[in-house]
Amino acid sequence: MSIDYNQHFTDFVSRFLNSEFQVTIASFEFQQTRKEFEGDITLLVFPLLRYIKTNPEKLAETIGSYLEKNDKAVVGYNVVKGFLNLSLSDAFYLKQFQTLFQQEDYGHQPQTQDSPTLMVEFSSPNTNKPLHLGHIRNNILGYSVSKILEANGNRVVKTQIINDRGIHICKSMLAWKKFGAGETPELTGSKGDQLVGRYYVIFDAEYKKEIAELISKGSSEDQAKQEAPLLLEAQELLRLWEAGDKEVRDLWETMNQWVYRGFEDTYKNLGVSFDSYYYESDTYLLGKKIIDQGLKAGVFYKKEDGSVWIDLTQEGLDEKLLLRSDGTSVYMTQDLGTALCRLEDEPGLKGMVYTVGNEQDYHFKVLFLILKKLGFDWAEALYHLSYGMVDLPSGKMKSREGTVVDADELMSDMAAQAKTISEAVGKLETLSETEKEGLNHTLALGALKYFILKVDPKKRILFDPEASIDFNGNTGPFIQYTHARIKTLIQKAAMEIEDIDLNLELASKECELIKQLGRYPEVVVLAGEQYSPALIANYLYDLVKSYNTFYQNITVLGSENPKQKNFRVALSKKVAEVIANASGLLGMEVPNRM
RNA sequence: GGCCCAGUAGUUCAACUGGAUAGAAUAUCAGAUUUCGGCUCUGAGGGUUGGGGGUUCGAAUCCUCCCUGGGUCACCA
Repeated sequence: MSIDYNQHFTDFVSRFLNSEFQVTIASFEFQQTRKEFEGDITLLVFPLLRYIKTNPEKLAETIGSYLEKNDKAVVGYNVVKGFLNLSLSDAFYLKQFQTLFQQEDYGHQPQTQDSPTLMVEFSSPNTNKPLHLGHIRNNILGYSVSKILEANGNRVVKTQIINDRGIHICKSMLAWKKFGAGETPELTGSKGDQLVGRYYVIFDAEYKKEIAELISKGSSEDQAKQEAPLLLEAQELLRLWEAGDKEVRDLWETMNQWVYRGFEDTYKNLGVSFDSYYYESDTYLLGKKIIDQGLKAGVFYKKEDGSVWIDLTQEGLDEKLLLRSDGTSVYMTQDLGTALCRLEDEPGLKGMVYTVGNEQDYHFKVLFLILKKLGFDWAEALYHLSYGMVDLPSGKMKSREGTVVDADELMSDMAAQAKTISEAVGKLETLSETEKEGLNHTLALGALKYFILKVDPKKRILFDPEASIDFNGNTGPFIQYTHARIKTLIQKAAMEIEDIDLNLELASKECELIKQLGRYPEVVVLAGEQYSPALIANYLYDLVKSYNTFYQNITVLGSENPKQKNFRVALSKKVAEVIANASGLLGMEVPNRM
């Protein structure tokens, strides 16, 4: 439970308006009173004027005086234009804090028998190249949203669909066969995904050479691109793969396994995990059943050449192909099939979140629309978690030209930077080498994750690896640092948490503190000392807000230097808990010391 | 060209989805403080919210027309 002033006052005000004006209004707009005004929370009166014909000040006055007289929680009020500012009693806040303090695992709704199952798809890589910065954004977003959904009492299945088939992997395979001299991850000591990725680059380089040669012999550019022997060979490999040729399938299987092992290392490093995997080699033929279904229902139609389409022009979209004239399926068909397949695998499935870049906005619009038209009720609960590209100052990332920021490389660079910084601070002499290394990794990832999560997913990020990531200000390490500080503070206070008696009589100063709960209705962080840890409250609060769709029920409170020692420890303890909690939802670890 | 997304202090981002004088961090500047964890604290300057018009008690937010950047319009995935 958060500080639920909303519920309390909604009941009160709604009952009053009902008896006074005979109107039924179920929800009101409350917000924290701005600092420059007297009061704790503010009721917006303007929206009520639609139901009650009067002037706003008069109505505010009426409600205010009623509340002051009849609600013990309200000790005073004032009216500014259509804003009714209410001052709340110390007792109200104290009671709220006591509930809050006693609650373990604050901000989490427990899972129950009836918890809906949701699937969150993220990462979804190709198997011909290692993960890059774009995947990092994808993974961090997807994982965090999974955690948040879980915290809201859902059962969440984290999944991905791996694009393990197609011309791209055939190119890597071909290059490995032709130019590889039998290299394996074991022999070279490199990660499998990196190794396979290198061959993809080699293919491209050799392919370009062939194109240049053909052009010099008089071919047109288009012609050269289509007729280069390497490409023809790769296409032949794909045909053999589809025909189930044993040798090709074996090589494909082997190289994909290399890649998967490499990916797992990267995921582990990033701190993400999955509950299930879907492979395109299994699903690319799915979706044909749905075609029949759609044809029968009259949602799809067949053209003379045998291709199947859906007409979405009524909805302002285009006509969309679903089945080629040769009867093979396209991307959309696969996605339809995969969606149904997942429904079979998770019978209680109530919805899905697809974490996919915004270049596919249109695709998902169409996909969801088709599923709705086919009459699936769960299609209402599909969500495309769309995110913008991650750009470099030098321009776009292009994997074939090697202008990508490799995920593994980035993480180790960041850890190296964390090392430089923490060594400069020089507070870690007592830690062992492995502890230090772990800490640097935690800091590096905290910086990276927070840096990416703090910007609106829709917006594109300009990532400057030169300037890299700041460890000061509104950053992950700053939050981690605050957590560590509070932890040592509690230690120094040398008081057993169990001894804290919250029924103590609080001085007015302490009550004043708890009042700040009203400022941050959904997140409570408290911290003592003369620094300004209330900032952290704001940071987390704002961040969590931006993921509002998925998030409820975390609360932060800021404070300054309370006098009563055990109260301070209680506050501090709760702060640390909440920071750890909220950070966890962002997939960010918080160390106990640093 | 049609459709979609973005444009907010020098910079990186907010703004509770239509609410009060658009806020934080960082950078800059001024003062104070200085073994107790980023040195800390206090303060200042910094904005025509890309531009114009509209809607209403009230607009960064909604509608409209422009401008800029990006994406997307494949029998690719």
